[in-house]
Amino acid sequence: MNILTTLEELVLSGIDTLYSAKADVKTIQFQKTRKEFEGDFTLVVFPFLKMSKKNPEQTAEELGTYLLNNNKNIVSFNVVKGFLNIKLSDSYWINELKIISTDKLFGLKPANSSGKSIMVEYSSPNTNKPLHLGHIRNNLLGYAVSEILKANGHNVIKVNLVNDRGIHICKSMLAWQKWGNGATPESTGLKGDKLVGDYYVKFDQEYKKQIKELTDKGVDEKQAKEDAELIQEAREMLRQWEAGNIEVNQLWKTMNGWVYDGFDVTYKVLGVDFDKIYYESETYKLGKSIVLEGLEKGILIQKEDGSIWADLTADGLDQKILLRSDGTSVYMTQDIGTAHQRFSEFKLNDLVYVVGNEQNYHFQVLKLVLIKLGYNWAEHISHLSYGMVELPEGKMKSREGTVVDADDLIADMIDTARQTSEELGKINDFTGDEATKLFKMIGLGALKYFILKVDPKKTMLFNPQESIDFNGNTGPFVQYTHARIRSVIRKAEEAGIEQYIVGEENIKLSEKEQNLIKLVFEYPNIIAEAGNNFSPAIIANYIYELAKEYNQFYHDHSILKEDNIDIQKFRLSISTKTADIIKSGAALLGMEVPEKM
RNA sequence: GGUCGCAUAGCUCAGCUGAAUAGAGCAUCUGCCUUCUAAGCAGAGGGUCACAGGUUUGAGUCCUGUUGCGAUCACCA
Repeated sequence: MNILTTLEELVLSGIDTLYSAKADVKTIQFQKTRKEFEGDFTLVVFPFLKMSKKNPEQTAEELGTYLLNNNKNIVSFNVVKGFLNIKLSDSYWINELKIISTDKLFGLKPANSSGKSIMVEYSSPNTNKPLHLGHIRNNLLGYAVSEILKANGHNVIKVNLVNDRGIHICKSMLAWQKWGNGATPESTGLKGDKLVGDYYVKFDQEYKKQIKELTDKGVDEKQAKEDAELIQEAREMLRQWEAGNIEVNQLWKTMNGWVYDGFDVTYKVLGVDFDKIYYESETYKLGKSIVLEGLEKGILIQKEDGSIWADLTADGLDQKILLRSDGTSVYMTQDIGTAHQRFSEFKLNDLVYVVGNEQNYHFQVLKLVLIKLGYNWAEHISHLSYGMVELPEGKMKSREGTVVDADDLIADMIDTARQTSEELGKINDFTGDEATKLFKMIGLGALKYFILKVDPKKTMLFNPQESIDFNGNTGPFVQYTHARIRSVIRKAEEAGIEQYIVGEENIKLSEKEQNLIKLVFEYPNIIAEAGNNFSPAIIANYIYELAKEYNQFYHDHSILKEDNIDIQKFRLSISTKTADIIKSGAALLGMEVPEKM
């Protein structure tokens, strides 16, 4: 049984014995003992004063004595004001370490052990332009959250809903037709998504010119935006697409194909993947029948022009259109349909949408409408709403050319990793392939950690001028610590030193050793907490703390040169475990860690 | 205007269900490589936790209000 559970039960029985009172488990608060005091766990005794009818110190003293007498793992306690600090024996911790020492999956729940299936939708790009830094945050979050949910024993289905249809892609298509001269990724050497994105920009430039021509003639701006020939043509193209025009469809397929080839490259470098890819062109008509059914049941309302709405004013929201007067769908309609389809097709317990916080309202409405329509599963929809990535001058604007391109950023990171590694002379004995692999690992590690260490829901700032750090609270720091440990372990193996185990229960642990071993045992809780909160940041901050703690231990103690063989084996063992956890935690963030760096 | 979110060191960020003197990193300054990887370790300075009330034995954390910033409220997605 978990030591904290044991202690909790002991506190309950202690209160019963000492004060003839029944305490609620929820009032028992064990927390980590602060560094400045001696102890492993601290019980806050204030909640029990009413039962003991004594002052905090006395109550803590009595409870401490009770605990000490009733659990052999407790070696001592001390009382500071209303805080009871409890210290467990070194041998307890060492024994615990032994138990997990050969368990490579320590902290992770067995695959599918929870019996729950959770679908995570993420990425969901538009196909008219390349991915940028904002998409990177989405992709890294979606992937990491999926991995964390798996580590919590859930069956996870990662899906991507590609927005492959609509006016935006028609703009690129039209511009390509007009000004492309048959350009292809092959003929230009451009990545497919970049090529298509260039024509999207071209469209916007030409469109603006037309608007200006009109406004110069005295047309007001709003009207000019409507009247401009290009936008008319783009809309006509969308109509033809919907009508199934063969030529338009052919072009659409071709250009989307280029984009997918480009995306695949970016996804592969980022290391994200999907179990299923949905395309809006195949799902955009879903949901219509559900809406009509809702109308029949009187849950939804129809206006005079025939449009169908959900009236959410009673819930403090507005009215929301679900079917236009011409009977066509809006985005919300599709989401209603796809959610329904997914829950029935995959027997989902939960459905998580990784989508930016600009769509908070959308998901609030989606859930509410589904609940009103009577779907019980709607309660199990959640929106992992993440904050925007901003630049020092504010939001990224594609029109102002301030977007940070995903591929460029990744390439920069890898290049910085190369430069830094060369300067530090770290790769002198690496083969070319090994070095290339390492640069990629470090560059991406820096980027991923930088993004994921921030609480998802918060807006984060990225300053392109100050490239992402490689020192301090960073991915490379964590990677370095892993490499450092592995290096010691390799040397131990070469020297034929046994890692495990027997006999070292009686050694005395130093403060650094105690701190490290305690931190190691927090890993399972960290995974659970990260899963409950959909927060990779919790994992990131933990593995940083662990790496930092290890480096202190490493600095103060020698391992291979330690004379006492029991101490040496213990240190080797705790080192191995630390490396395992760093590797495991990093993997949950989609980060790889090197054996050498 | 309505709704929602955010505000912690010069900068970037931690701070889980309230609890001890609010923590890291970067930047600045100072030490530590003939010793298992110095992408490391140690130390110094740096805070009215936006502001004002309230609840509580106890508030950065909960409630109310104010200010500032952001998002959103389309027959857009």
